[in-house]
Amino acid sequence: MINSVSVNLKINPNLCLRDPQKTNLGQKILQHSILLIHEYGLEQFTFKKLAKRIDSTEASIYRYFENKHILFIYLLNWYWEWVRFRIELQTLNVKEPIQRLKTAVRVLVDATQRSMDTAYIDEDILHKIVVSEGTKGYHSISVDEENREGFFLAYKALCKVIADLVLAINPNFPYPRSLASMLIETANNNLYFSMHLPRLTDIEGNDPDLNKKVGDLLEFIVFKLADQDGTHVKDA
Amino acid sequence: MINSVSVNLKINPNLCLRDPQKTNLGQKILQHSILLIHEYGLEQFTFKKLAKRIDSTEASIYRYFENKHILFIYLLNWYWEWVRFRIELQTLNVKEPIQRLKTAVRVLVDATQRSMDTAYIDEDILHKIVVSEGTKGYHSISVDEENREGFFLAYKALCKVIADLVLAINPNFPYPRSLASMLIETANNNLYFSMHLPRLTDIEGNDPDLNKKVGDLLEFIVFKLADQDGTHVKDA
DNA sequence: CGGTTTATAATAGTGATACTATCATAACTT
DNA sequence: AAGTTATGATAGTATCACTATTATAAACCG
Repeated sequence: MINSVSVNLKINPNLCLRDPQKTNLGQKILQHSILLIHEYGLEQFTFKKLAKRIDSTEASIYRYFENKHILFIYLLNWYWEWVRFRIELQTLNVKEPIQRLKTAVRVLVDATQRSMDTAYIDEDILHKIVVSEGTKGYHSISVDEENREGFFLAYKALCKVIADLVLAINPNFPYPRSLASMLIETANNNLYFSMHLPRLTDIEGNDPDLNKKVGDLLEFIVFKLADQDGTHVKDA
Repeated sequence: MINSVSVNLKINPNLCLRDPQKTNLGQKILQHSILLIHEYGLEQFTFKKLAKRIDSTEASIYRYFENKHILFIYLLNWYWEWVRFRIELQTLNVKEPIQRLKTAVRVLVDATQRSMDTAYIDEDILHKIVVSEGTKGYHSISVDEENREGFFLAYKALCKVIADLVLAINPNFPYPRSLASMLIETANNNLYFSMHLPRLTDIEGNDPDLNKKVGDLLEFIVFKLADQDGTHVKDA
């Protein structure tokens, strides 16, 4: 069994002025920006606070990232690439399309399975900030421009992987991409709602199996929608 | 046929320091905050710009709303109440549960049907800012506190209305609230994605029938998931 | 090894933002 | 007519988002 693989995720180089994965300061920026965004929320998180936390200066951080919005999109890309990597890793030896899709859906809600060797990224906390604030990355007045620069390629690639898994079990499914993005967003929303706005979901926030329950929900959705004849329900 | 009804929507009074619907300045704040958020985006929108636009002062606006985040939540509440009002109005004389749910789902994507007499609210633009930035209202570090103050009651009420319509066609459906919130979010996301991140949806952004197409998607989702025997597909 | 890029730190500064406070005046109330 | 309340005018503060400059330390190169 593979526990951990040392692979650096490729992030769109336009997202940073200098590659943060390659230097000590850069890694500290990534590591502590995740922790501080989790701690303060994206709005209250500032480069000044980050500089103070890592014993550096605002000016030094600005040499890596244009501003906090771009840094945040960088983190989102890291997350999307990481999810896609894990889906591909875990479906590698699975032949059965239904089982492949099930595996993918489980990866969407579970950030606990360590599969990478990046000591400076806490995937669990990163997952939490994606759940709580992820949508802010692509809901901005500058989406179109940022999209042109390829800032959301990783999201689209992840979406395509899931859409293709759906098409593998039902080539005639009319909405593969909408279903894929809906699964991703629904995973995050139900995790978030269960913790903060419980009347917007049927998942219980204090359930120790929270992630599994949201996974069950996603499985229910994807197979009820995409399955041609409903045989999936019977198999384990 | 009812074209327009004069009803003031009830918004949680904790959201404002002074009721903006009751005064001329308040109405101008509501009217032009919608236009300016649409124009600049929520991040770039400031009370200073708003004050300048309506020929008033920052201090005066602060007498109505604590800050722009609360003002934004006020607008979201207005939107949610307005959608719920329209669902209830339009399903009033519809008996058939399947038809009732279809009607509700159509309301979620269509802001063009004028049904209220509030000259100072441009529902169409309000709908656009909800689609582009709505999630920011409830994704913040202070959700829990704001939730305790009832800032999201209107969203929950809307969610309940839809969940109940789902239960009316299938009392055994296991995820009524998750489905309801998913429909609302999926409506907004697919409208947004089709315009800005087209690879995340199957809906074409330049389609003149964009809203109808997203409505079709929602109908497909809700009936495939909730319907017990699949009879819905045959009827018009 | 010495010299030269290159990265970081230290510091300062600018304009905008998000407020808060005070006072004057206009408008509505009784 | 007097008193209450809403608004306008103005000023001020702390923080934010960024830019610029110079000094120093580290890495890299012939």
